[in-house]
Amino acid sequence: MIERTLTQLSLAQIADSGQCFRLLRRGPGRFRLVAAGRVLDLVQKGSRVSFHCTEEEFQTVWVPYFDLCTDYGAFLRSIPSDDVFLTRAARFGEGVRILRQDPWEMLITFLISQQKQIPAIRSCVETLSRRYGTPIGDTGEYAFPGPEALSLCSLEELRSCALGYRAPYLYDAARSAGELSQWSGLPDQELFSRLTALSGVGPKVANCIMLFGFHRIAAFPRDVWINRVIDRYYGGNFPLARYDGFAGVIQQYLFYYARSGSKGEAE
DNA sequence: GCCCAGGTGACGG
DNA sequence: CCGTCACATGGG
Repeated sequence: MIERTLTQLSLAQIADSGQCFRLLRRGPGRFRLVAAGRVLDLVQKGSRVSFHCTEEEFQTVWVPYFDLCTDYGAFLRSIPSDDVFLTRAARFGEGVRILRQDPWEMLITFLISQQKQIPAIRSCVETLSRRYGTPIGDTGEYAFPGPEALSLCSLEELRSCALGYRAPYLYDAARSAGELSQWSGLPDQELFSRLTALSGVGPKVANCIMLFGFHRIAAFPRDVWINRVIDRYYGGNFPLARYDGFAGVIQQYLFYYARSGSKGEAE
């Protein structure tokens, strides 16, 4: 077991941040994450975080996954104090980080996400994993199924996973997007056009895949929550240029704060 | 039982 | 190019 004192990291906030759907609360301060074909149990008390894994796994898998080498304090300090709303949002969600998740999993997850609430997305992701993923040791958890596994599913089979009209999007993705990880080297603009060329991937979903799956932290997904914030607090025009190169981090602060305002998820 | 959701694609103007 | 609309299901 590895213990670290970490700043700007809140598992509770990340679990509610709408970027990761397989980080689940298992009790006060206790979490379980399924990612990278592994299960990781975590406990957080204040800034003390314990990772239930070996030192080697911590260094090679979870340090990059949680983006622990990036100083999020620098992002927080970059916010001008004249932006009262964002200052408050960032302080409120200062434990949010941009996880380095798998591009394929993000493609499928955010194809599912359209016109669904976060608990419903979670439920679909679990169904797909339990039905088509492989079990992880004796943990009772299942890895997210790869493109090979999903390409074996018929359209009707996918439909039965509560995917609704999105089922054909997944069906096509399993056949056309197997080489997704080879897109890692493309510049943002090129990556964006490749993603939006996939059926069911529009600008919002593409930006989510870029931000959460390819760690392109300049990507700024505009969803209903962000648009609401921009309309209400920024007169319809958010000063993106101020955050050149890391607007995605700012987007997460805004999203998390806006959403917690109307749900009772403050912590 | 309604209502609507981390949007997108197809259509008409 | 821009406004509308259907789309399938599960949570709130």
